[in-house]
Amino acid sequence: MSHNRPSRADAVRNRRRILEAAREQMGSHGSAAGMDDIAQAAGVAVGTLYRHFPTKADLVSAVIAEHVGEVAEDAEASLARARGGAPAIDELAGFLDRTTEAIAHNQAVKVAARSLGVEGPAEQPDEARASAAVGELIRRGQDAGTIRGSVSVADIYLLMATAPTDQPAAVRQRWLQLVLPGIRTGQ
Amino acid sequence: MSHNRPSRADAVRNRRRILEAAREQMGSHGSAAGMDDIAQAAGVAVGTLYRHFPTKADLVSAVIAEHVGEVAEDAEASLARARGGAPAIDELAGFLDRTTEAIAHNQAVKVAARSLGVEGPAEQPDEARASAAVGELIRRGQDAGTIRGSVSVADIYLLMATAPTDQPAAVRQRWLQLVLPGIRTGQ
Amino acid sequence: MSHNRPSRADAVRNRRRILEAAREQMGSHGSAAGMDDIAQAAGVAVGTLYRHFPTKADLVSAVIAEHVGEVAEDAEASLARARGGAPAIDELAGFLDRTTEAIAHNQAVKVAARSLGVEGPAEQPDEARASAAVGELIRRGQDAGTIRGSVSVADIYLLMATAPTDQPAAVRQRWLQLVLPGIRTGQ
Amino acid sequence: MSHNRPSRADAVRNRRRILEAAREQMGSHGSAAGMDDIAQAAGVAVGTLYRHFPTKADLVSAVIAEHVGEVAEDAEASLARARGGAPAIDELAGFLDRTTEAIAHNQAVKVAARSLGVEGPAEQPDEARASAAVGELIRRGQDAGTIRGSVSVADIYLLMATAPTDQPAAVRQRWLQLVLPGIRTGQ
DNA sequence: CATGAATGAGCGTTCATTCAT
DNA sequence: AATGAATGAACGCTCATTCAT
Repeated sequence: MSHNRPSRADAVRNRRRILEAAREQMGSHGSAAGMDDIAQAAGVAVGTLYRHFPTKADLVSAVIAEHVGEVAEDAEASLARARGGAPAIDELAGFLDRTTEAIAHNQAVKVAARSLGVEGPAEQPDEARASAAVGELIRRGQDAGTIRGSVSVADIYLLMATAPTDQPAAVRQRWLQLVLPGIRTGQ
Repeated sequence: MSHNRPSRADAVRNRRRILEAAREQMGSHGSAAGMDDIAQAAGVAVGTLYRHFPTKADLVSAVIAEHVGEVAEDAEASLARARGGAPAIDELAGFLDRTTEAIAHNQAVKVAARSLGVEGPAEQPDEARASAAVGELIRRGQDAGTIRGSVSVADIYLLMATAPTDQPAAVRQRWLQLVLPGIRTGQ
Repeated sequence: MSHNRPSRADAVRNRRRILEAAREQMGSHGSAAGMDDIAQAAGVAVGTLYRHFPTKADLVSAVIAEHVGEVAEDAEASLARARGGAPAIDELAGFLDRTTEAIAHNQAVKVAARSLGVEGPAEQPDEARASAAVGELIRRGQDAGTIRGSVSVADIYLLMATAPTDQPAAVRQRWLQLVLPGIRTGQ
Repeated sequence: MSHNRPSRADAVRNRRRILEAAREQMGSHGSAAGMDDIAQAAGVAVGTLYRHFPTKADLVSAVIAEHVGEVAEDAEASLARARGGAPAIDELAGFLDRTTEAIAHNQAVKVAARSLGVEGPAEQPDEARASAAVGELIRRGQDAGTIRGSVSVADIYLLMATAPTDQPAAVRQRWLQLVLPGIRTGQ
């Protein structure tokens, strides 16, 4: 009796394949991606998709949740570097830059980013992780005098949600330059 | 023959009614507004709608164009005040504020705002007007030393396109505060 | 300007074809008949079907309404004969017999028959006609002493709704014999 | 090997639980009850359900069979009372009344009642029991002169199958009054 | 023998677009 | 030029049944 249940391995793999396919399809068509198309891309029948995600909304939520997880990881890595001595403002800017770029390459992440900070208090563990990391990053920058005292976690989420992710890279970079002065102190 | 064939005037009036209806419907439902619904709201048949706008995309473009006209007017009014002595940076900020609020109350304007500066050089006269006015506003602020030298018309369009217009008023205001330091000089 | 609108003739014919097809399909499969199948049987696309009947329930209602119309006509013809001197009880029995047979050959009529007397007061004109005719038939029989005083229109509807219409003809006839003593006087 | 292979007893118990769940589910939702729902209510997996009943039709039949058993018991109890001196016609009417009421409270019984007398000769032992009891009840009433000579067991089944069981209690009672004269003698 | 994941045809419905009148 | 009926692909979702474990 070393494992929970028999035959669950396949189901788990299918779930993964569905999520992967959903990420891919939603990456290109946003949440307009069709359930049948996602199922086909995943190599399963629609019924299987619906067994794993009873509703399209559920599938979208799951895809979002995954991306939020990745955002959280990036935030934590940034924080780790800041703790290690890197300037917090640089880490925060880098985090914003990377997240923005990620969204630019995957429509689904955008929806994910837009969902941050919207729900009630920390409904998702991953969001809580991201918030904690970003929060400490901000505090560190404020302590070092490089981040404005008025800046909050919600502000960062707001910027992530409004990044011009469907514009060319040059535009995205310019946007970042335009927006950073609102975060950092000086000049 | 006694029966009236629709005059050019009728056609023109129909075009107007359709655009009005489209603005209204898209104002509330975004571009998800149905063609039939728009036609009905305009008091014409779908066929008539399609005669004036062969494709839904065409109708959306037309609605956008109209809003661009309004943006141009606001920009020109702001410029007029600046010419009259008002601080250019204040006028620019006010312009951004008002445009953002307008978008918040009308989904269609958002699409309009996002289309600015995207096309080839000045395809639309109204966009040219807006660009001219905003451009002079910026120059005046730069001359007065209140607007950063790096700021361009495209930057303003970029901010307009990325404003968090589906968020509550408080969030929209906070966003403006967050973004203004990237435009104005000092602190 | 001799007619209301142009091109309406085709639409009317389509409506008829759809109703006919619906009667046929529902005749064999009851209200489980699929919308696509009905459309195909009618020689139109689904969209056309939905233009005429926005909901499956609407189509079913329309089919029912038609059958109720036929029931009303039979009832009125029976009444006419009774007025002309035929024994009311015989006419009532014949009416029940014919209606029952009609149902036996068309599942849809059954649903129709079951809907009689269920709704609020005379929602449908045809039902009102049927009720009036059956009512007078009963009264005449009661006056002639051949129909029990306790019998009401609702009783007739109840019998129509409970006839064993999915049974062979012999069974249906036996059922009628079984049920008639509750209506007629004597023995 | 130490792990238990399911005994015959387990299989029997599963069959019972499935039937119980099916009765319950079909009682409320008729034969529209879903196989998955029934399985879940029974605490088994669908596969198990299908092992016991290879087809939904088989399960429905089994549920029906059970209810036939109950009908048989009621019929036999009625007969016992008639043998003990109670008027056969009253017992027959009571039997009809009770059966009808049972159907009204359980959709599944209806299908059961409708299946009576339809199959080949006495396919089910329970149906044979019911038929024997009802048959003797009728004969006793006929001997006593209270039940019409033409009445047969099939007639009783026919009435049971056609009772207005989805109507309010008052309607069901009226129907019984309407139908009894066809069974009993005298006015 | 039990499990429950997988299948896939089918359902009712929507909507941008076409075209006969 | 206007009408509005017709088209049909597409959508999200259900459910009886099969089959690998």
